[in-house]
Amino acid sequence: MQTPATPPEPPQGHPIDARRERPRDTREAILEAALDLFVEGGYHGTSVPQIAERAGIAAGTIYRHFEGKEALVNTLYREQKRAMMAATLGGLAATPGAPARVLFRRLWQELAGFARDRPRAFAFLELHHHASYLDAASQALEDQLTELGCALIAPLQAKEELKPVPAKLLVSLVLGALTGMVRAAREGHLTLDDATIDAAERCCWELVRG
Amino acid sequence: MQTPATPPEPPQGHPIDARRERPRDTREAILEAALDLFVEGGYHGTSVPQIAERAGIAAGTIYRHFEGKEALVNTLYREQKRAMMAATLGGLAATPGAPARVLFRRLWQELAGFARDRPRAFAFLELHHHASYLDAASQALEDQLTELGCALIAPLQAKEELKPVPAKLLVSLVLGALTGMVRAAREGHLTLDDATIDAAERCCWELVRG
Amino acid sequence: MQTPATPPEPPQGHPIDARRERPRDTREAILEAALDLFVEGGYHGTSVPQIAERAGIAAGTIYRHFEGKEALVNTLYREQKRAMMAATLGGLAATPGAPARVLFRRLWQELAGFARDRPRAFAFLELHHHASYLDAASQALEDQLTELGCALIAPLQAKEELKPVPAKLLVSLVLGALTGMVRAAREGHLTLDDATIDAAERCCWELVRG
Amino acid sequence: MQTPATPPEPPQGHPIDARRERPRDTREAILEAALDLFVEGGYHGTSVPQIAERAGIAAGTIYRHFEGKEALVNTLYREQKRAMMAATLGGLAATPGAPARVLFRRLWQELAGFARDRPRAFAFLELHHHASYLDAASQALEDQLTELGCALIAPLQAKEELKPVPAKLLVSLVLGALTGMVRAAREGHLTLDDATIDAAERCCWELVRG
DNA sequence: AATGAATGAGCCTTCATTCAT
DNA sequence: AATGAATGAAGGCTCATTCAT
Repeated sequence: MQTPATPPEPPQGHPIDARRERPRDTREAILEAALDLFVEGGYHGTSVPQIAERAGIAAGTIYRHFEGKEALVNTLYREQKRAMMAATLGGLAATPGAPARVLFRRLWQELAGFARDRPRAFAFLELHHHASYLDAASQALEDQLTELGCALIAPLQAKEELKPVPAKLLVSLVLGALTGMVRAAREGHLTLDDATIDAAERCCWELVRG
Repeated sequence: MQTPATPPEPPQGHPIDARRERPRDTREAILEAALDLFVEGGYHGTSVPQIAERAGIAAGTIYRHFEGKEALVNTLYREQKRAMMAATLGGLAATPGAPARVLFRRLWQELAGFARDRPRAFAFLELHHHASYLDAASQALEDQLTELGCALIAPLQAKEELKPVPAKLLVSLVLGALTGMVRAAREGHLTLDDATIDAAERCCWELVRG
Repeated sequence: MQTPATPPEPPQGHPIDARRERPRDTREAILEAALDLFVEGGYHGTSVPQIAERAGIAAGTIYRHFEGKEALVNTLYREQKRAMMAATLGGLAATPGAPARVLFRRLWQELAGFARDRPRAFAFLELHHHASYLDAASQALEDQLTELGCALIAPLQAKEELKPVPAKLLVSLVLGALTGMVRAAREGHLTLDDATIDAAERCCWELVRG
Repeated sequence: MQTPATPPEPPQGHPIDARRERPRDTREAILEAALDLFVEGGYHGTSVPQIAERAGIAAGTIYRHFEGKEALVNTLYREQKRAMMAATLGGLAATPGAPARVLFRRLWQELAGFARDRPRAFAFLELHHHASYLDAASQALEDQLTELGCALIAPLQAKEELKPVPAKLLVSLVLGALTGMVRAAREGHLTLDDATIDAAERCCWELVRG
């Protein structure tokens, strides 16, 4: 029933053509290693040499691909954030003008699917939310998901399909609930399977329904 | 309508007797400064000299009060976690055997009140959840809130006052929603006033009601 | 056969009269603790707080009795050096104009006795020989033993009772041999009993005899 | 008459091929500087930045070549100890089954020659004997010289070529005498020339001869 | 492009010393 | 005299970054 629109990590897809294979791989390996380590130890708790070691390259090499550590997190942040937004929007685009119930379900499924399939990406985005080392470009993406939610909600509230509370509050509650579920799964208290995701979705629908 | 059982930070309560005022104040100043800075920059992003400067003391002084930086975060974590638990339990103790609706409201109000009155404490606990530098004693406190929630839920589910989904899922969703609201307030998207807390509470009651 | 002119450590002898007991005891306790610790860890490897702790007093108290750490080592050095010189000279004074064989034996017994009875003092003096933190007054005492030896030797060489090699060489060899024996005992390779001291004395007599 | 089997310090021997010259030189420069400074100020009295400055490198660089300060002393200790043992054994290997007189002379000459040619190495080994920061591997080498001496002595005592006193005592006395001579030379009381070494050797032969 | 030795600023911590009590 | 909290200068070590190869 799930639509695993988001492929499991790492989606790097071995290039069939070996053209410029090394550079691409190196860059990817760095981002991959950084994702792991930033999730485990945070930005300040992860050193560039550590990233290099995990990526299987020399420390200096990182500076051929990124201007520095800060540029690296920002690149990672933007890539992952865009991936999450793409997954979400992909789900929505398929159903313009659908009723709230359907829209909500779709959104929930997409986001939960993303969290299940790319848990490190989800954790990374959550952990680095509003961090001081994110630059302007990254910050511009920060609340995009909330804003998307708000934009979707307004017309549905007008139609009384959703509760008449401030849109931002509704979105915060729902995204917060989703995050709570994912975190519980990450810590081993839940399994993020279809049954759980579905049950959670039904609960949260009650939260928002008009 | 709110019961601000939790006093605004810092609740240090000037000692009536000025005897040995310095040591207590110094320790408190360190914890205070550390709370601020750990919330702003995280554990690894905050240096001991920074904490000392903010506390208005010399760097070496911190080591007269704490064994090291790690002992400092752990002390802070435990103190704040206990304060939050105390606030929560205090609210519950007043109403043994109350119906789910009342219990839920109480719990929500207490937690939201704590988050509103001591935003840094709430943010600190959220940020340092399951961090690698927390020791065994701190980790023992980590999921106490979730466990408390689960313990409360089971009997109420049996009475069909709450939805028949796994207790841990229900708790994760609700605590997640609360956290989402608080975070949105922290980022300026909402104001954490009584009206907002109340509206959110009514929404989330729908989430859990049977 | 041994003349234990030097009492075993610590010779502090609980004073029967309690007159000014504390100050004297405190000073003595500091010197005692410092002797232990300097032998174990060296000057730079021993901290003032460590000394205070071992002496059972507060760190600040040390500065009421000594100007600083350096003054403390120097005081200790001079006291112990004088004690060793006193023991040595005491032995010699009893026999003016004795034959070389007797003189040598006396000297050896006294020094070995001192090393056996006050091993920490001997080790301390050996370890801190010509150290950079010893001041002029201490350095003035440094080679006093060697000089004493040289002064004794010259007339005996003239009488052909001792080997006609440079006095300083002879003294260095003998004192070095003694030190070698004591060190071996300290490390558990020997026992510094009368038999060993005696046997060593006879060997070293051959070294010096004319 | 002396066999300067041990080359004067530093024996690093400019590499004929300049390939990768830097790393080797850096490591050597660190060891060289550390040898100097440890002899002058002891282990705890010498700081890593001091070593770096004397070696003409940045402080951080030391950690690319050694795990830490302790690893550095241990490496130094082992290298120098092995060098001394090699010099000693080299002298002995040339004369299997020689009479005691010859063996003794050879041993003495080799050790005195080492002390004369590499005074800092000799002083370093003497100063760091049985220090608490030496690890198990270093400690295993500590008493090797004494043990070698004991092994040589036993058969010669059986043939009554040496005095019938405990082997360890005899060795301690002789090595101690040698050390005494070297120390006197270091302090300017003697010159460590062939005449002095020879005279001392003849004296000490009397000490050991049967 | 990649390497990895080198750098030097900065981090956590300890220490000798001072001083109000 | 004694205390012990406070200080701030180092100390050992790590890290982001550079650059010659």
